[in-house]
Amino acid sequence: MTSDDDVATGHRPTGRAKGTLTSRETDFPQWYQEVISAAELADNGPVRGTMVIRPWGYAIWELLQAELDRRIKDAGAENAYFPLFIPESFLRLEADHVEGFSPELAVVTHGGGRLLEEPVVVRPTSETIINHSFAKWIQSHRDLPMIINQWANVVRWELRPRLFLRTTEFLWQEGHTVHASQEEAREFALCILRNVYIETMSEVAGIPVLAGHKTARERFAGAVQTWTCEGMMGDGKALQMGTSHELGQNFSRAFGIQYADDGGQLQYPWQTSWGVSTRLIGALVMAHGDDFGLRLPPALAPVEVVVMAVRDDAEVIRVAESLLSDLRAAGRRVRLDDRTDSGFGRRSVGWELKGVPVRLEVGPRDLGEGNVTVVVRHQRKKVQVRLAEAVAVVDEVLGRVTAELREEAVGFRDRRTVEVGGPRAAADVASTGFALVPWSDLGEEGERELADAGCTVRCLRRPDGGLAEASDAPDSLVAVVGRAY
RNA sequence: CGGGCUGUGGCGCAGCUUGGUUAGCGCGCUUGACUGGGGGUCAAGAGGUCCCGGGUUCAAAUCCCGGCAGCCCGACCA
Repeated sequence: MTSDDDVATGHRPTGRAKGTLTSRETDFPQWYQEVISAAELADNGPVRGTMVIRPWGYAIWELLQAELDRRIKDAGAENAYFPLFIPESFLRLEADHVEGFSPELAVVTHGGGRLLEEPVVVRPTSETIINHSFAKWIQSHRDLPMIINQWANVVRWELRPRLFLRTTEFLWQEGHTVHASQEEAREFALCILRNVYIETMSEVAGIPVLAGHKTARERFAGAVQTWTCEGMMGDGKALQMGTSHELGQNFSRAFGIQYADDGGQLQYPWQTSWGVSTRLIGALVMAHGDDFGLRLPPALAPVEVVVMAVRDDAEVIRVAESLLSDLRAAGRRVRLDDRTDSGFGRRSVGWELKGVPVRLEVGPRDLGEGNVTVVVRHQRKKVQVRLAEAVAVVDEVLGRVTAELREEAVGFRDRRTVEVGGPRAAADVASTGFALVPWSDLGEEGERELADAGCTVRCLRRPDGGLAEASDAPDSLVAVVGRAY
C-alpha cells in the first residue's frame, strides 16, 4: 500500500443536504427510510403495511436464508411447506394462542364468489396447521423427534408499519419440533438459539446480540418459555431479532398429538417453535449503517467487490475485466461497473449507499503508475495498491470487515449499557440504550411501571450474561431493559 | 372511537386567502454537447383526469356541499 487517505469529502455532517441522506443524528427514523429507498432495498406496497422487496434487498435475504438454512439443517431439520390458509377453528384450539393473535388476523370470508361457511385465516404463524399434520404423522416414539422447518410468508395486520421491522406481510422461517421429553425440547430450543440464531447474527451479520428469556408479559402466545436475541440499533433502541419457544405440551394437548412410548403408554410430546424474519434486514441497516448508507458484511453482500472503470478507455476496461475474472476465480461475488457515461461520483455514491464492502477503482492515473485504488466501505478509506497485489488486498480487507463491524457495534452497545437499581433509573437509561436491573428490584410491578414509561424488559439473564437454567431462582436474574422497535 | 391535517407530472412541493390567458418549481427521466478520480455544467425535450361527484359562476386547482383515500396526535390493543 502506497497511500492512505480518508475520502470523506464534501459531505455535510448534519442536517439534510442536496442529494445526501439525512444524518442519523438529526433524525434516525428519517435516515432509516431514506437508506432503504436510496439503497433500493424496498418500497411500500399499495396496501398499507405491505412491502415490495427490491432485487438488492431480496439478494441480501437470499444470502441470509442460505446461511440460516444450512445451520437449521445441521441442527437436524427438514424443510416442508404448509398451507397459507388455516381454518379459523384451528386458532381457537389453543386459548392463549388465539387470544394473542386475534387482533392482527387477516380473515378471508369469501371464496369463489360466495360467502364461506367457515372463514379461513391467513397464517399469522403456523403452529396450528402444522400440529394438525403432526397429529396424523406421529404415532410412536420411533417417530420422534420430528423436526420440521418451513420458509414462508405470514400476515399480521399492522397499524404502525415500518419497512422490514413491522410489516403486515413478511417473510420468515418457522421451525416446529416434537420431542419425547421436556428436557430434549428445551435443549433443542436452546440449540437453535445458539447454533443458528446467535451464530448467524454475530458471525455472519456481525451484529452482537444479548440472549435471554422473555418475561411472562412478553412471552409468545401459547409458549411456556420464549428465548430471544436482542440487538441494539444505531439509535440505542432494542430490536428483537429472533425467538425460540418452548411450547410445553400446550399444542400437543390441544391438537391431540400422542405417541406410544416404549412401554406402550400413550404420551403427549413436548414441542418447540422458532423463527427469524426479514426483520433481520432492518437490523442490518440499523446496526451497521452510517450517514453514507448501508455497510454490509461480505457474507450478506449481494456484491462483495465492485470493479469500477473510471473512464471509457481500452486499457482501463481491459484491466477492469481482468480483475473481475481474477476475483471471480477467487470465489468472490463481483460486479463490473463500466457505466462510464454516468458520472463517477454518482456511481461511487450509489455503491456506497448500497453498502458494497469494497470498490476497486481502475483509472488511467492509477494504471500509469501500475496501481489500482481500493476503497474500503466500512471505514471509508482509499488505498492505492500495486495491480498485482489487488486481489490479495481485497481478500485481506474482506476477511476483516465483519469482525470490525461487530467490534464497532459491541463498543457502541457497551457504552450505552448501564447497571441500575430500579424501574425509574432503568427507564431513564433506556432512553439512550440498555439498562441492566436486578429482576428482584423490578418484578411484575416494576415491569408495568416501565411500560408506562415506554420501555420493556427485553430479556432476563444471569448476572454474567449467560442463559438461565430452570434451576435458577428468578430473583437471581438480571433484566435487560430498553425501548423496543 | 375522538381531534387535527393533506390529496396538483414518477417523487417532493408551490399556487388556493383575493376565481381570470399557456398550472409552476426542485429532484428524477429522454436527447445532445462539453466534461470526467465523489451525486459536474450547459442546451433542448417528454410527462398533468389539479382525488372523486355535485353545486355557484361568463369562468373553478382556487369558492360551497357531499364522498373517498392517506397522514399525524390521543385512546385502545400487545
